Amino acid sequence: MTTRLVTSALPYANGPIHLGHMVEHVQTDIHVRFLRATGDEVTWICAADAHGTPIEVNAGKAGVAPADFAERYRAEQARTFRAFGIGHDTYYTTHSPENQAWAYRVYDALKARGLIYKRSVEQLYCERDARFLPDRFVKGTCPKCGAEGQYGDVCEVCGTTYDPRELRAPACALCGSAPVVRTSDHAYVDLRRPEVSGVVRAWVEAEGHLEPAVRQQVKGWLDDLQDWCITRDAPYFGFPVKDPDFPGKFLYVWVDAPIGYLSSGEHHFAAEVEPSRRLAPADFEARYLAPGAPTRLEHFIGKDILRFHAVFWPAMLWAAGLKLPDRMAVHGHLTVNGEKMSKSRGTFINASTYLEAGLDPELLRYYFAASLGAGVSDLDLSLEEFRNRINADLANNVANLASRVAALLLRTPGRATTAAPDPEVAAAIRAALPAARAAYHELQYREVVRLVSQVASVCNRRVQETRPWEAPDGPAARAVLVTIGEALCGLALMLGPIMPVFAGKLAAAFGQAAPRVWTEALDPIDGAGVEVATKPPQIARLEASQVERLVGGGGASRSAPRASPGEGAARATARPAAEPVFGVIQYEDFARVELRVGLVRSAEPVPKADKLLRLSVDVGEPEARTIVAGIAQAYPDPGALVGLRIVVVANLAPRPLRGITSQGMLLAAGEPPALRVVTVDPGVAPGARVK
RNA sequence: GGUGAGGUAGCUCAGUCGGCCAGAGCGAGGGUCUCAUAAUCCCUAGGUCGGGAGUUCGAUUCUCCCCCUCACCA
Repeated sequence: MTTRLVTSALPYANGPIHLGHMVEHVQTDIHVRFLRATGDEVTWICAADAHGTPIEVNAGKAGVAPADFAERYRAEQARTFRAFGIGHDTYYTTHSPENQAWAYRVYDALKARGLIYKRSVEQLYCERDARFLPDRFVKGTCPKCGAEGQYGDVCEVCGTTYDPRELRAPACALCGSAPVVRTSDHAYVDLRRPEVSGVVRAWVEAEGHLEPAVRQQVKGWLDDLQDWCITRDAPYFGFPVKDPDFPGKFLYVWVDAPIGYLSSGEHHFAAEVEPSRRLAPADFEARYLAPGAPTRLEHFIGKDILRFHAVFWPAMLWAAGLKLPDRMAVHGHLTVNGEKMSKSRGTFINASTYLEAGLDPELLRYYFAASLGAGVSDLDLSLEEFRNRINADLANNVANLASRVAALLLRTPGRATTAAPDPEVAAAIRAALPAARAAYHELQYREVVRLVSQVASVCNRRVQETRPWEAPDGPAARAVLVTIGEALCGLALMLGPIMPVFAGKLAAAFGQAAPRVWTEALDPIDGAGVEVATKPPQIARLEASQVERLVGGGGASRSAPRASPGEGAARATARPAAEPVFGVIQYEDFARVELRVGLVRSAEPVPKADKLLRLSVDVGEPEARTIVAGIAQAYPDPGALVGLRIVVVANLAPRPLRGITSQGMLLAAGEPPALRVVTVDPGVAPGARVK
């Protein structure tokens, strides 16, 4: 049993969670769930990154205090994560008294070691806004190619990077006035001092901390270390520097953001866990953070913030007298259909959009897992690939296997056992479990998913070869079915970290109610047999139209290009989203939906579908429309619907359901079975437009 | 421009410390069973392993040069 403190990068409290964030948190969540399944004691720390210029500026625009602005997004982010089954143990904030104390402690430690020095810096300053302008708050003409409207750090047209002072015709992005150059004294950390660089280099080069490819990258940086500026000028949302050498300065957000890992952990153990497990800050530090503490510290981050975590962070920890991380897992970025997520292309997908599309979060978790290896390569969400994987791997292979085996086992009720397990199935699952364990430890989720498919394929093949449906009660059939049932419980164990809900139901369906501890010695074919307790969980095949709802939205996505500039290199721990107000649509978006009153002429169940009703609805057209709706459970007597005036989405693309083409959709409220269709007053004629 | 990582079947990837016919899954084409969500199972597709040169008996795997992609940096 190993005790671990695991972290994910802190999302910037400047916008909602998008699918890019989700990759990292799914990756971490799987890691944590797997380790817990094997018996480890894991605490997963996360928080919202609340400081920095963008939040300060955007809060000002919104007319609220920065802390309130950040808190609003923090709460929303936490809700979103929960909806995806992301189980952080805490989702605190960097704008906390604990974090302030920790930040000062780290600053003081750096100071005490003589690592902080003063340097005068020239920067652009806006006299109207009375502030220094971070790179992303300056716009001007690229000095190289002449492109206009470029930010102060990089030209997006020709790719040149430069100093904001080189920009031609610079203008403040906030007020448009021309900035001036001013100097200001800032605190720098001397990273080139051998005692610091030596510690960092040793940490980087040690085995196990970084992937080899990542290590190479970081070693390149170490050969040319730049000192690090850790202060910012007012106005700023952050912790004021107490050092009299730097009056009026604030700590740069990137100083206190990773420190948020420590302070959020401290807060968690001091205030959030059950009383018997509470730890005073000193005990938390001794148990988890002190050098030699019997705990592993593991960070999950995106490759964009590697420098902060692999160079600056170890230096900070070392200076503060704390242990250095035991592992830094670095993942790539998410692309959508092969391209960077882009708002203008409609491929920027917020997590809430995924939920609103009616897609099961576990499907996305599975897809991410199927795409994730240990390396930093980018991960593409191809909508077609997503649909293929779900349909082929989950619906057709695994879920259908469970379904067919359960159906055959149910021919004879009660617990089924066999004295002669099918050797091929037994060998497959017995080999797969330890291989999956190893793959999980190496963060090779791709491999885990591959192993699951492989075992399920062997099972399906054995069913095909042994034809148990011909004599389902015979010993030969039982042997195959029972072995596969046990193998499915093993697969549930393998899939558990990735799809906890599905896996739980799968194991339960075959009679394994309590989750097993995934020990090395665990034998899935242990002769305990299986008992089909419930119908195995189903995975509905995805239609193209369902996944396409993720992108493009309802067209008209030509909103203002950017509501708020980011802070250049000051970007927060995880890439900030900077979505203005999600979920708000324009009138044109609404107007695209044609709602009409429909009179229900007839209603009848759809054969072999326990959720569907087939309605014939008069919407004022020459012929009544056929509409298939998933409301059967709410209306056991379909006849009750006849004569009702309901609301129909009249311009929805027709879609086949169970072989019947549904020519529209009806509106209903609530969740089945307490669901009711939306009706209107009998005084309104069929076909009337609902506006 | 510098540094780092990559470029293997339509797609996503595995692999070779140099050597029997370079693999898997998905997709595609053909066939099949009927227990199961028109799911399963079987067969097939043949990719100059980015381009060129070199080392070698032999390179996709080693060396050099070039091209392209991505990231970070100046």
